[in-house]
Amino acid sequence: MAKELTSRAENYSQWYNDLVVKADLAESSAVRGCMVIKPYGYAIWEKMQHSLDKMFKNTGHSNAYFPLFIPKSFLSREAEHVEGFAKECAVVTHHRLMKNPDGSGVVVDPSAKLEEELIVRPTSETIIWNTYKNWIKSWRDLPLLINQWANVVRWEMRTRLFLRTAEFLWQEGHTAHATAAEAIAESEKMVNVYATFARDFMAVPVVIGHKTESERFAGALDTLCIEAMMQDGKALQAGTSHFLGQNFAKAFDVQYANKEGGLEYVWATSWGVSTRLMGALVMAHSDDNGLVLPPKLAPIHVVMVPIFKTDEEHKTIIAKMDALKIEMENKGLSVKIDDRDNLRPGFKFAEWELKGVPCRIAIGPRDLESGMAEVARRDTLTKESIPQENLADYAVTLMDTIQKNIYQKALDFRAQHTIKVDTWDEFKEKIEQGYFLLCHWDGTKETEEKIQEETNATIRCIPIDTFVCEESGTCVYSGKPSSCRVIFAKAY
RNA sequence: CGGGAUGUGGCGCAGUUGGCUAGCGCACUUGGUUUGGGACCAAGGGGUCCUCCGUUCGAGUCGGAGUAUCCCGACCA
Repeated sequence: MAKELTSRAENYSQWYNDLVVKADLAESSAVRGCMVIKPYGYAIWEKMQHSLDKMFKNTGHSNAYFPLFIPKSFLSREAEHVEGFAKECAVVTHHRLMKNPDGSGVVVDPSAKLEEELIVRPTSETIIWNTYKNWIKSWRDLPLLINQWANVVRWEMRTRLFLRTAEFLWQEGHTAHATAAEAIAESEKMVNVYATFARDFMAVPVVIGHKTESERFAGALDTLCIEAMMQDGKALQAGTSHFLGQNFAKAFDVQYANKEGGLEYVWATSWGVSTRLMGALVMAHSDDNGLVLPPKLAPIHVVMVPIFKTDEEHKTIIAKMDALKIEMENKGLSVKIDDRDNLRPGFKFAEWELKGVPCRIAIGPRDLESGMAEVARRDTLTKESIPQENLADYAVTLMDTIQKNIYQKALDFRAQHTIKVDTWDEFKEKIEQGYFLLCHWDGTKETEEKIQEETNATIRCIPIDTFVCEESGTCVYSGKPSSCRVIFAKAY
């Protein structure tokens, strides 16, 4: 089954879609561009949510919830913002259906037309800032640090499971601050939270950087992002953190009384990551046998497969596994015993590999004799014989080893696929092979557009810490002077 | 929204120049034998062939329109 993944897939995109479906993460729904997240996939998302949520709380944020519907007039208050989202909004125009007069099904009741149309939120800045207006009066109310877990709708032209669906799940943080410096610090803090999460939980190395003006969030003064490299060398924007200046405060008239008694507009940030992270997880680590999950996000850490011929053997092995399971669970592992009696061991091995379970333990008659167990690692596909009494401790350490190993693998891969390029010919050649290209850029929109037209590559970001980029040189396209390298890549 | 491909049991597919009761593999059900890397035998169940219109004695097959999905662009978290 797993082997079909690559043989039938003509390219990486199809391989990805196949993998998502076969590994039981998600599937297309009856609604165009939407997806059904299946229980196994959702379990991974929940793990992401819990880890992120903890990080948000640790940085002083609280959760709240705001409405799904946004009055059309709200969206138009901030000019750039509405322009950025206008083309992809779902609009509610009526609130009632009625029986079709001709007797066939139902139709929209024309008398139930809404006075003002409602927009299904593509992001919540407007409705949140309309609320903040009432929450913020004094400098004592600041900073206001709120996060919301929600679904949003963006009517995209083209969709792909997890990467770009019409409806997706995400979190969006919206904060208000007394000064620009505080807001900028907040947006930097949160992009670092995302980078830490990607590194420590997803085992995906990311580049932190600034977006160029043309890639900036609609309504932001600055957009920080994390960019991850997938196994085909393409980039995936995995999270963003925006410094919104006073744009929304002015549009929604959010002012506070400062210590001196004067009125000032507040400074804003917003930041978010979405179920797209699931896509990043799949594309960063998976191989032809299926998913490879980092232990920190795996719903199941250890799966145990019994091998037996007789009822008696079965009973003994399951008893042994039950005891092991309890021992491992006490050490914080999530353990599953696959006791299905209609499937052979080989089938189960393949199936759990497809689902990316980090560690598999098989115990059979041979092991009963010897007191050992066969332990297989998902990341390296290697097997080892381990004494049963050491299994629990071994599994605990193994989780750590695997987590580190797949991160290192991804990091090495990125290092091998990131190069400095200084000539246009080399740029055109390497960009087709799937690389992050560190290049000089003259800083103009025109050059950025021309390069995209000719090669389909975009500036993913102006990197901050990851690479040493501050050096003088000349633009790879125009030859004009430049003081810093940026990352060019093809992106999802 | 442009370009391309594809719609046939749950999944993956075949179906010839239009022809007779629409097939195959997987999955499913029952019984048996199996079980250390995707088992085997036997017997079963399951189809408005995407929709509508047309051509024809006869349409899964030909024509038209619609629709959905996927891929490639443009757009995007």
